[in-house]
Amino acid sequence: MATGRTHRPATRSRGIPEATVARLPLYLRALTALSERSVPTVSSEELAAAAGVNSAKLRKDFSYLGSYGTRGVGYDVEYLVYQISRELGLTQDWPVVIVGIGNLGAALANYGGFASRGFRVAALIDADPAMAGKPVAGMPVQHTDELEKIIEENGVSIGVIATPAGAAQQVSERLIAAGVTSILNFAPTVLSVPEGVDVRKVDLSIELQILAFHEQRKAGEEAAAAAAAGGSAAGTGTGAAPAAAVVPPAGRATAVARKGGPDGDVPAVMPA
Amino acid sequence: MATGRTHRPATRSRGIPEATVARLPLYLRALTALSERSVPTVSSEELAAAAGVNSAKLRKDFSYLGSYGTRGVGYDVEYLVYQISRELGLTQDWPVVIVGIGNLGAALANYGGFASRGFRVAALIDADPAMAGKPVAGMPVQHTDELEKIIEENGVSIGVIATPAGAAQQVSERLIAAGVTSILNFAPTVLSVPEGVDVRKVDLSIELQILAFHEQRKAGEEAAAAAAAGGSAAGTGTGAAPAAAVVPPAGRATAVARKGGPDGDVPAVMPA
DNA sequence: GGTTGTGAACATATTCACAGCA
DNA sequence: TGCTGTGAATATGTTCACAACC
Repeated sequence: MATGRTHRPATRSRGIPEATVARLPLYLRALTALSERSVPTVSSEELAAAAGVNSAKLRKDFSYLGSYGTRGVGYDVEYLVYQISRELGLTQDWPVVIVGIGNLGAALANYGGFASRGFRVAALIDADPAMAGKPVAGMPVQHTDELEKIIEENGVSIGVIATPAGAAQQVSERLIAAGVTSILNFAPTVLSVPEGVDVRKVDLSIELQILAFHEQRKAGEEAAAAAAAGGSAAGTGTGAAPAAAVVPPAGRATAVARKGGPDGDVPAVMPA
Repeated sequence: MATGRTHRPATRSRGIPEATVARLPLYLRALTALSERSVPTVSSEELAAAAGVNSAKLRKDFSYLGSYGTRGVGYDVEYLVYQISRELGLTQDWPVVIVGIGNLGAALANYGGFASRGFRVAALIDADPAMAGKPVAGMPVQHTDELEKIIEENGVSIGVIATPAGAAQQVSERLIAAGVTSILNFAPTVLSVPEGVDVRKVDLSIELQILAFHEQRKAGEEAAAAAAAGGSAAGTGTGAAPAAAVVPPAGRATAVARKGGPDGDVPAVMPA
């Protein structure tokens, strides 16, 4: 999960745990699907399966919102949809701006999941004058010069940054100065923001690196298992990364010396 | 944090905590930047600031890898880069395939951060025959029919799914059947996969919903603060969501009844 | 003096297991 | 009987604070 929050450390207001908040959208999606199929009620077991969590966790999560279920029966789908939407603030209309209209920004602009959840794309903004006026997702791209005006006129409090890494900090400062207090950052940089501003980070490269870590483990475990099965059962208990010796068990990922050269880690997405 | 792991519950092999693994890429990025500026050593305090975490956490994280620092001095940048890369498995070459070449898939294909970290895009795959052969990021898109062949020939173990939600489960099954054991899923669906397969999920809409939750809190807190300052200081301790009464303090996010209509939550990204 | 590495204290999150209610 | 709601137990994660060392 490409995730990371800045600020908002100890002061959790009405005491809904952060981990629970992060799962509410998941439940909401599963419930919306049930609602479309006109399913009237659902048990914690069924809903948990649909959301990909276990049922005890789901019940605990819901218990923080209140007692919205019926013992022996389950939860009323429509009612829960409403309660979770309200808790998440999705009964309001949230105008957002997307800054940086490269491939990624365009993908975000076209993403249907935004509009359906109370988020309205108020403007697409890019620094490239050649982009200005071009329609993306049925909406003209506007130039960065207009940023402050757009934010103030639309009362935007949520900004999405999809610019290259080099531009992100400056963009965030302009967004914040104009009134934005929540930022979703796709640029691979740590943004430094004042107290009171929330930043969430989505980092594609980090997610892959975490997968690679587990892949490597799997390869090692396979090798260990093969070794334990094939040879004497010695040393199974050490838990240390098994030597890369033995035959490559499933042979994936060829070892290669890491080229230590420059890198920069900037997404080649687009100028913004 | 767009994050979510499936499988791999209790069995954490050599005992590097999951939370630590998730931060290693962050440290690595900060270290790479230092390395490019030819900075020889760095203290936990400095590195922590660059990575956006606190220094105690960073030291604890590093302590799981081993004792790579020097008391009174700090950490050798190059050495740490190597150690973390190795731990994450980035000294290997990981071929990946991207399935679903819409805006998002194209953005991923163009993303420079992949190549620079040992990830190599082995193929771009799309279900639309009209896409076949078209170059994206300097590489021809291949048709889904080729999926199994591509994966086997290249020894691909990591797949990226950037298709619409409806196609994702089926794509994941084909990937897994062909030998993929780690999936990065951008489609807004819960994938069900067999034991032993890792799935990480990046969900744009979920991240925004989490931000909206905190935004709503902020508005409430401002209202409460205003009320406490203006009127009598009654009821500050309740912590309950303050009534939406009083004047809108910073006035953002107009209240609007949620239209309960169908939704589907499918990204309009592209057919794949 | 300065900084790491880490046990101990604390905080958060998950899971268990069952009482309580429809 | 069946399922929720929740205390208690456990597991994981973070922070403190300081001894060990350069």
